[in-house]
Amino acid sequence: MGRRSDHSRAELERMIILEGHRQLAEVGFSRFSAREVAKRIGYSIGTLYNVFGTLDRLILAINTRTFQLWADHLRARLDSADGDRIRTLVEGYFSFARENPNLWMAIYDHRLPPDVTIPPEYEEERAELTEIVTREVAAVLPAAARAHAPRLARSLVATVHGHCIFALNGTFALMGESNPLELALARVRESLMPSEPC
Amino acid sequence: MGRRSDHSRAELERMIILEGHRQLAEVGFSRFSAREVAKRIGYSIGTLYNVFGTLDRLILAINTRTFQLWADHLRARLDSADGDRIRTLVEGYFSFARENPNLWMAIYDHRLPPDVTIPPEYEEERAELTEIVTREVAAVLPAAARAHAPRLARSLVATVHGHCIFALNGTFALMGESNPLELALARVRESLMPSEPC
DNA sequence: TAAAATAATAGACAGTGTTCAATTTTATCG
DNA sequence: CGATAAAATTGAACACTGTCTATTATTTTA
Repeated sequence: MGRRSDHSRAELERMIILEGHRQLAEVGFSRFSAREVAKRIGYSIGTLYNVFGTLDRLILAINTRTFQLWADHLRARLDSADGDRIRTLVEGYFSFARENPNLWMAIYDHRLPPDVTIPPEYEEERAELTEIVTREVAAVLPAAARAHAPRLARSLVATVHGHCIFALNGTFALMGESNPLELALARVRESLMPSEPC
Repeated sequence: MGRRSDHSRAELERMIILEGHRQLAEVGFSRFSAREVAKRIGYSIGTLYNVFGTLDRLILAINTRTFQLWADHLRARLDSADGDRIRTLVEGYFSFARENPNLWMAIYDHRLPPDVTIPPEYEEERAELTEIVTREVAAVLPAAARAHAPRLARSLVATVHGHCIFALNGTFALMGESNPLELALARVRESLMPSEPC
């Protein structure tokens, strides 16, 4: 068979990513099946492999879309934020993860083999998220410390991430912790104003 | 066939866990195979399922062993520590993960289905790690704040964990961060002495 | 219209976790 | 010792998975 009259190649790629995204959100990373995705969009498994070459590259594409939605989520919340933009950021990190647990965890579940490299355009999409945080961190830092904003931002993302993971995977529940978000926010606040004025 | 003369049931269970641990360390979570474990110890796949019932419970047992080794790792380092026990703790967290990346990541790769519950004796083993941290945090905290040690310890574990994950999964490398350990330690220090004396 | 390029298929292969009836070994007891 | 009950072990069968590839169908181009 050849090209179907009603789908260009780019449209097909987009269909696969969207359906894959839907699947991943529904069943989670460990139960994700490329065959099932193919079936649901009415194509055969072979076509899927013709388009993406390998499962890793398909998941890479799907996860990059999750990053985009995540960045959108943060931007939307910042746009309608009251004064406390740092809290908004931390809450946005948590709420996206909580509202899309399977998609969010899949980002970190997917460990790609050493021979597979992530396409540069994907890397840029993913970097957006850190840049959003860096901007807000820089804005809240005293002018003298502003040069350290990028490094501090990276560290704060890691800090919030650690709290968010423990919240979602049950570690905090096991430890008896009931409010991971406030815990994360407290750590971020400490780092953003290291010495209280006396 | 019946009981083999040279292995009691408990010994067999231990054999499976040890060989599974070896396998997991070698090939990582995603390529782990119960069949391969059975083959390597000279038993059939059926026996493995008779002993552990399900793959989830086998991995639970293997990962619990990793927790034990991790706690041992931390205790050994603390026993031969110079004055800076907090640094020792953070370095111990990182070094275990770096020396056993597959085993360490498998702990967090394994998301058990909601119908499977973790055996209480496993939970206790895993709690050891947090208790070690809590003790050290309490020791370094001013007496007035000592009551908050457990909660702060949970939070600091999450903080270090976030940095450690980003170090191992390549996120920090992508961000251009070359020294995740010092970054984590800086965050921990800030939280342990929130207001510098003026 | 003929030839070349592209798109799509589905069967084959080697794996996986899981189940379970059949079989073999061990333990027990008269 | 020998028969029987209990326990342990097996491996084939099942329904999946990702991946590859020869074949077929459709479009595009010459």
